Amino acid sequence: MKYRKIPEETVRRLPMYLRAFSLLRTEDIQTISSRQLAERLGLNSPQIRKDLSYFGAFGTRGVGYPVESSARRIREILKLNTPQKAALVGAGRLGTALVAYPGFSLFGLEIAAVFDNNPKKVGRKIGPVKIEDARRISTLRKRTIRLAILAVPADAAQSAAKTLAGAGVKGILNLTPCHLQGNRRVKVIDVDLASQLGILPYYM
Amino acid sequence: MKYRKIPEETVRRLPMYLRAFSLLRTEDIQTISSRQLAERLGLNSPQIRKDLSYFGAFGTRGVGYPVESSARRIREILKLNTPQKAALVGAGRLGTALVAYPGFSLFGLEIAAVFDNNPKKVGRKIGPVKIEDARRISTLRKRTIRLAILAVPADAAQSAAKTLAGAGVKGILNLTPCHLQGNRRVKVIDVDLASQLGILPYYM
DNA sequence: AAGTGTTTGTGCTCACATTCACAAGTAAAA
DNA sequence: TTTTACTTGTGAATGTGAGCACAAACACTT
Repeated sequence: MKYRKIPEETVRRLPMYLRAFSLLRTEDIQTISSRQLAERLGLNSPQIRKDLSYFGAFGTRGVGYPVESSARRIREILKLNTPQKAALVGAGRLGTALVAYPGFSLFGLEIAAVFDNNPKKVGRKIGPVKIEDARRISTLRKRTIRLAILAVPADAAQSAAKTLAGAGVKGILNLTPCHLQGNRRVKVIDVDLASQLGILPYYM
Repeated sequence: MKYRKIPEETVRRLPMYLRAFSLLRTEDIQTISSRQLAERLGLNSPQIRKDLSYFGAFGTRGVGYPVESSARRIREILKLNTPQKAALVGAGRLGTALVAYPGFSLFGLEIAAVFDNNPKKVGRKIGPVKIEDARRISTLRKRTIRLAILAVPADAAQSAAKTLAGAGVKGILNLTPCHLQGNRRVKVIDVDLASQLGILPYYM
């Protein structure tokens, strides 16, 4: 396929594919067809083929996709082949839960720093990670941490985001229900759990 | 506007609009233009106008959208005008955090039941809610609880989803990284936090 | 009454995403 | 070697959503 801009939706699905391939490897399956994969993931098989083809040929015709090397290639595409460290800002209930969340490790993601501006929390440990004062966010640049999870109260979101951007953070997973203004250099992904739940009654 | 099917993306944005209008009311602002609203939310103003127009005329030309009545109408559209009860399945760290999450109340959403299959957890309380045995999920029908948040380990997700569907649940917020098969009558919204974080390095 | 400022509601166009349909390629059997 | 049965990769078609531009409508001034 000649070069085309990669659709954002395709990128959003890549972690799904990576997880599936990783899981298949633990099941000792060497090869899988787009049809079988589609069934597992609840997608259409042409979509999977098209998504993967944006990054060049993954599979072999007549056979399917090689599980191990496909996983490796997606990891490279997503820059997850080397472990990525992330900072958590906001050591509330949700944030605390995320530090212990086991799902990140599959992607080589690790929460390596936690910040909060409550002096009572600073110094405590969540699992192996010590809570630091929020003023120390600026040290992220030196520590080569370029990702952050924002889990602070709504009224602190905008200023925390600005601080993160100033500290060289390149990507923020925003769990607050606020639109973070500014920072064109920072990729923000918004996840608003309350809104998501709020959509459901519409479909009843 | 003559009748057209309402885009799914529009429905997904409605909770955002509802939150914005609710917030504006606390700021004693009676009226807001699509342009101002767009700026707050980080959207384009025609998009807001089009979204709202799918449900009939909301605003007045030359003036803008009336904050209070718009909030009320969106609440009706989303069926959030009467309080909605939701069940949480899985009283792990993430689930526990959600019970106390203050963001739901703005939408009239309340976690009114918590289930877990760990006998050590059953009977304990999370805030005001007592953890029940997962076998009691079937009582949800009688209790008129039609929404659920699924926050169980991946290997328990599929069977829990089936149980929920059997208990008359109509909507599931799926926090597990699994595709839930079957149940065409149940609307499922998937939120995979690890995947979302995993996308970010791609954009660095 | 007429004019000026705004702002909504919407047809239209364009961009993006999904799905189809099939040629090209592979493997294994005949 | 030929045939058969699969499966990928992809141009083209279809479907869906976003954004523009402007008429219609309102408020306020002159």
